[in-house]
Amino acid sequence: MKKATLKDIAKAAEVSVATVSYVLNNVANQTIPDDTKCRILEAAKQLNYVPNLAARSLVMQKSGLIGILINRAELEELWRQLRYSQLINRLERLLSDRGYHVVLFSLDASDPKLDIISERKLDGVFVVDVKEENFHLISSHFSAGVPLIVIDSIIDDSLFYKVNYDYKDAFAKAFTASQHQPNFIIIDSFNNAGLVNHICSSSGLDRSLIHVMQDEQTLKAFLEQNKNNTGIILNEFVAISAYKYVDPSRLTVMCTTGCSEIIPAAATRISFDDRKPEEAFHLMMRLLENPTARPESKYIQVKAINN
Amino acid sequence: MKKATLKDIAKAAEVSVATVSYVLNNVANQTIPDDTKCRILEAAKQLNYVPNLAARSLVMQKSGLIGILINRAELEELWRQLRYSQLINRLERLLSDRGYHVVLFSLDASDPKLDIISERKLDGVFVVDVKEENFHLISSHFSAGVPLIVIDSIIDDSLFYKVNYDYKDAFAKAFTASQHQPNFIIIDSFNNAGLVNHICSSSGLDRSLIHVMQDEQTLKAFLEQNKNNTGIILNEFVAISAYKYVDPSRLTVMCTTGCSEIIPAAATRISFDDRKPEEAFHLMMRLLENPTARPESKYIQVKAINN
DNA sequence: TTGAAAGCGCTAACAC
DNA sequence: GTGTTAGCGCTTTCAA
Repeated sequence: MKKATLKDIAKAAEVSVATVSYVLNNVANQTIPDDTKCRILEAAKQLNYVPNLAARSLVMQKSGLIGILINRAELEELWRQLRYSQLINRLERLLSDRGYHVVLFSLDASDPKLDIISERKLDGVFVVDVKEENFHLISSHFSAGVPLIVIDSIIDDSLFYKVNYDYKDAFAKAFTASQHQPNFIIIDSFNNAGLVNHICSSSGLDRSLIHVMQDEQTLKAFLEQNKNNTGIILNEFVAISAYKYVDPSRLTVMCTTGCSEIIPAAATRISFDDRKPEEAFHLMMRLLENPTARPESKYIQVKAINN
Repeated sequence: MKKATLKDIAKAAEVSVATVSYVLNNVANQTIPDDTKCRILEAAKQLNYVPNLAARSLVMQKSGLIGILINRAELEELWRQLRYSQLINRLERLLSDRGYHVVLFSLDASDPKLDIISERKLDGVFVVDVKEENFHLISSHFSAGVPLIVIDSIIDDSLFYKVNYDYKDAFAKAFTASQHQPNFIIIDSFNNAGLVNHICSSSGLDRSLIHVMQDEQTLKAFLEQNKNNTGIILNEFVAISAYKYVDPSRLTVMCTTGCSEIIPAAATRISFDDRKPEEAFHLMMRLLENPTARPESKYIQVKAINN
């Protein structure tokens, strides 16, 4: 049995396709008597009607599809995998509640298949933690007017809206939570170098007191240099690595991956509820519903909520 | 500037839309002289042509879209999050290399928005670890003929193709790798009860010697009951929890989440390379390319590769 | 209050 | 070899 179309319903309800379309879409300023309305709804149910979104997209010139562009890497750190999957999960939920469908695609710098943005007429795209040098790849595949929102990246390109933590605020909270004044910091190695710099400067500490996580060897060396100090460490998994070389009591962990349970009880911790997905989503909805009124700033700073 | 269409190219190259379509799609059995071919390709490049896949879908009656249906849960165990994200990553890569686009959507049993399958005319759908009672939700939204492949689930419904580990084989390997003959097993709590049963029976052990991970309390109790025994534990994260109550040397860990580095050095481990995504993908391609020749069995057992 | 019809961009059968 | 044309299923203007 073939899929029912508007035409089938029209025939069954003995009206025209136009009327069916009006009823099924609840078109305003079309007054349809309850009688016909019912007949149509009835027929639609009977025939198990499901709209064909490709056809709709074609005429509406918008797809109802939102893209999530993720980095593609063969081997990713655990924290990165977790962050991404949490982000994707939350965005997917928010978007689908609003009737959008989510297309997932990945950025492979060596073979960027970004045509999807224009081929599928994506209504908007979320991008996560992108290297500076890859931004032009994206922007070149971008049809003017499509909202592009970057999460976890700093980039000086006005095409992109940027959603990041308010790191100043987060550090202030972490410093307050710490027993002793922290005198070093260990942070995640984001792909986006601008973000790493931004985090560093937000901390207020000298760059020499900041370690960007690369591998266990260099982490170990850094910790040994700072044997007698206390510090702040961003992200649970980096903390786990650090605990091999340092006493938990000497570190305050900023839990940003939502799994503070994996770190030892002895460690001071401050858990953050990541509102970036929600903020990014709201921004997207604003841009989608009101394409003309662009927000003042291209940057959004999300306060990490201590919980 | 508006998006170029076939018509624009036709005008520019002074041919008809049909010819343009033939050239751009490399249609076989249409012999186009290199001359015109070049003119068309040239014009296409010039105008920055990108095909409109909605239009194509409409006429081809297939979307080029593959769905990945994931479970939606507010709070998910780490191992589950990681598994899903690894699976999604690998599927996405394989699919996009074949020119398919990936639509991500989630199953919320209380509000299943599965119309997407027929609305978007998905060419195929992957589903992961689904509760038995939710299968009918899915199958009812499924237009006959669309390949449905379930990973990590056992379900007695011939609509679905099933891809799972060959647990018998995996256990055999783990038993061999263990120092002492293991006399208990601790396994993940999959959503799909059928799978849990299948794993249990594949182990060859009595059900009383098998613990299905729920929470740390019951895990602890189980471990205390088996104080003097050695056992096998599925999945790194469950192992981490177990190590709070048991000596690492007494457990053999089957590393199925690809992060054996997080478990203590003292533990015996056997790492598995999960080929389920690849196998599921190949099955999907087979079904897509040859919709008539259905494989003999609805079940595929993937051997875990010890690495 | 309803319907006819144009057209979104593309493919493919068929005519020339 | 190349063009004409009929749709794919839907929205929406405009006329009745």
